[in-house]
Amino acid sequence: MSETQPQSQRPELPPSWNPAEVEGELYQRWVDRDYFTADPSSDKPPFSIVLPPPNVNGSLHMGHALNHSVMDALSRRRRMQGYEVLWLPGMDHAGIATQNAVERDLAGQGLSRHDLGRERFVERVWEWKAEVGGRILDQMRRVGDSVDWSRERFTMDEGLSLAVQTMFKKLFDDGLIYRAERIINWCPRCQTALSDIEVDHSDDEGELVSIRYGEGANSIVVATTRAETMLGDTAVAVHPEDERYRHLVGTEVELPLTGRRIPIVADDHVDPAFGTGAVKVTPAHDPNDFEIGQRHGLPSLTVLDGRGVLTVPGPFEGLDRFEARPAVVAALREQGRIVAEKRPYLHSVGHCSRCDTVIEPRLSLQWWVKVAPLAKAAGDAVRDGRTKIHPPELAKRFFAWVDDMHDWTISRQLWWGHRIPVWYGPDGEVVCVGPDEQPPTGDGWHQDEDVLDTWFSSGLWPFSTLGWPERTTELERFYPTTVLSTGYDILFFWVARMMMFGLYAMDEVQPFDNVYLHGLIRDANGKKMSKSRGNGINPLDWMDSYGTDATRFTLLRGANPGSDMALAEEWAAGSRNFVTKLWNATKFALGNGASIDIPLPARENLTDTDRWILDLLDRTVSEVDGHFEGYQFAKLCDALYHFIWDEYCDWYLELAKVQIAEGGERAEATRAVLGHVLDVVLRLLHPIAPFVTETLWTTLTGGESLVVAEWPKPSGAEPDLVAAKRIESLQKLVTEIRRFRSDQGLRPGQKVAGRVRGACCADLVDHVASVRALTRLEEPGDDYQVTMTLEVGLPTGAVKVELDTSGAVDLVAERKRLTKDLAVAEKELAQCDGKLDNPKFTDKAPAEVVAKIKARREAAVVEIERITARIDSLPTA
RNA sequence: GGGCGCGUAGCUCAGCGGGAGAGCAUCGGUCUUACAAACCGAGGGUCGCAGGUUCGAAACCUGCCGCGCCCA
Repeated sequence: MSETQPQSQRPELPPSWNPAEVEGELYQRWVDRDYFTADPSSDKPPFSIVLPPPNVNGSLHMGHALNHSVMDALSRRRRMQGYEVLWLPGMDHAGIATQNAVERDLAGQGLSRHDLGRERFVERVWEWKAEVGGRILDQMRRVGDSVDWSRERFTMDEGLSLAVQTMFKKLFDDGLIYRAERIINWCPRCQTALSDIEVDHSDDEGELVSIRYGEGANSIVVATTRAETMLGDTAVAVHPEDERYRHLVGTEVELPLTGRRIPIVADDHVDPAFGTGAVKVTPAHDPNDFEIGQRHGLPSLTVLDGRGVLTVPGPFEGLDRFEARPAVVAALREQGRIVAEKRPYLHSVGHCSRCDTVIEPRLSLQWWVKVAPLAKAAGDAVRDGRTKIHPPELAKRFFAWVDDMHDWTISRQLWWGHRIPVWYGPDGEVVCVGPDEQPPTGDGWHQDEDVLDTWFSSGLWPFSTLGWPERTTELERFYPTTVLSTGYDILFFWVARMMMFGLYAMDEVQPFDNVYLHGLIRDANGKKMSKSRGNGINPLDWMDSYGTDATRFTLLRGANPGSDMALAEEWAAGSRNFVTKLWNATKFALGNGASIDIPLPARENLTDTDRWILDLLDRTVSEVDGHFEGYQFAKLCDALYHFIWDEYCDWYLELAKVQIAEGGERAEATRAVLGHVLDVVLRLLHPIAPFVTETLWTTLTGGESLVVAEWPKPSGAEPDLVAAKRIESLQKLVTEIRRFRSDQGLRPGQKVAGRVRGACCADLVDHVASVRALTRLEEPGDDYQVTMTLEVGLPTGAVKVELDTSGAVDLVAERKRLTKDLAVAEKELAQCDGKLDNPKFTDKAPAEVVAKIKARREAAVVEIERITARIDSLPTA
């Protein structure tokens, strides 16, 4: 397997960690060695991960950086565990966004796509893609993504396009694709239909105008936020139970400004409490009105064109909808028909998710996917556990969406995308052409002008990228994929569509076994990062300033499943500090001869300290594994951070100095432990922070690469609880002495003569040297004079520490310190007594809880006695 | 309007029936030979409010207040 260089030939560690200088080189080395290339013929268990394909024109934002950190961490761990990992990279063609970008480009030269014509325009988009598209792929390299570049795909590739056509034909033949004239979301700027989820709703300030239709007793007042559409009204609707209007139902009123007479109809869906309880009905320009129109056989009158310009002959013809609105209101006001006006009036308005233009509901003929059966299958796959959603709470959201999903408009009035494979004949024939069929030719035959929604093709991604519709070995081996990771806001975009299509195309086999949903990235104030707010942080800036490892660690450390995370620069700086800490610790260990070449001595030949850190390491390995399995990235990072910084660096390294100073076998054993712990911990951290761990680990071990190193397992040793207790005592004793020193104003580095008494009674004989070293106690000389004695209660017993503080002791500080300790102990005693004096507690609480409280009480009593005695013995100032 | 989620230290969040925690920030002290991007020490919370269940509630139930998200 991997070759290991002898210690003498291993590279020296550079004096400091400069991520920017080495990350690119390290990454390229991994790629060159084909570590990330999947081998479908291997006999390893498969692990495959779906990259939600980013837009060809997109660039990396924090959400991507988080998601890619997640996917990479998962992939790297599995690779180390011996799985055959396939993480396949690629992009989608982003129909609307890309066409917009190229059209903007053309506009700069005074051209429109129509000047070029369809064919030339599409060529131009391909050129654009080659020149400026795909920036995000380079950025993925910066993140360190361990993707298989040899399998990169693009939704407009030949193979994936074939998959699209195959899927369309299959759905069409099964009656799941149909063509219908309905109200759709139309973007007057992008000039295309949009599906419901491509529309964002916001509460905007508008106006609510009440208009009187008709005259005298027969008149009726309607309230509207869209006065300009009244020109297309074909009815007024009221609720059937509404007493106010019952007499008018069935009559007609004259529609102002037009002279047309329109009926008053009764419809259940009218809300009698809204406005006047009467609504104007414009079937061609409002989805609800369209439905009312359908129910009552009303005509649909289109009065706005695709640009949102009024087309009704007369004074308003040619006015844009937003100019027409005040103009129509003014004309109505002149006739005395405006009964009330409310401005500003806050109401929900749909905007194009691509360009933010206000959506125009528009009656038009489009292709649709009948989603009910597909959506039901998607819901069932989650319901019966074939696909698990992490965290499970979010499954509710998925069901809510999938169980009440409207049909999906899939045609887009664009040129960039997969053209709808339907041909229309001279006599009204409609022929859907499959991938192996020839389209009909001859006079009068022509192909549908529209293309498919980009999500139609990205919905196929989990299997089209593996070669579907062919049954390739890749497909056999890597489908269903193991996990899809994405933000919960994208649940309905990728997840729902991939689920529907995957189950349908792959004989009811789900596209992924797991869906991990992370939270949204917010700024330090909890506001969502967005371009319009200008509060976005560019992950590449962080990678430049703090390194990729620190950036990844920051993101993953904040990733609690399903909940959002707030980010600020300090977070990244903190992670950078952590990486630096690890660097320095390794440097120290190596400088002291830490090595993996020294065999780890048998446990009985190790010290308490060694066994303690090895046991903690075992626990950390188990914790990290558990958290990986549960997608608990924040906890995983915390476990590693805590172990490395608080246990290994703050305690073990300091204690190791003492052991190394002993020399001989003790020093040699310590070097083995130092090296072993580092080796394991670097492996554990590698999926999170691949670059720095690779650098440190190859230096430490001379191994080929951590990418292909083995994932650690717990040693299986029984934890030494006695050693753990002694170390706990040691730590407490050290802290107490330091606290005293600090309270007495002694400098941390200042040596103080002193002795530890009673170590044997506290079972700490072997640890006195360490305590002395960590608290800077020096051997008493001839002039030794005990000026202060500390009594410290420890888990293993009590010890006395004598100190020569060479001078007056600050008695006020010492009294304060003891008084504080006394208060803590007294509070503890009171708490315990409170419980134990309650017979209900002693009767009903479990015996072990009662025993525990009793033990705590005893400890508190002893503590109080000791402290009280100390206070009493202090000379009064 | 319907649904979901969240209110715990100054900030960001863990904890989700038996001793209030972490990171960052704050305060005091230190260049103690891996690390001042560090070390040592310290302070800081009626766990949103009000009831209830329980021997025991930050946690479970109900109501209220505040915030956020999704859908209409």
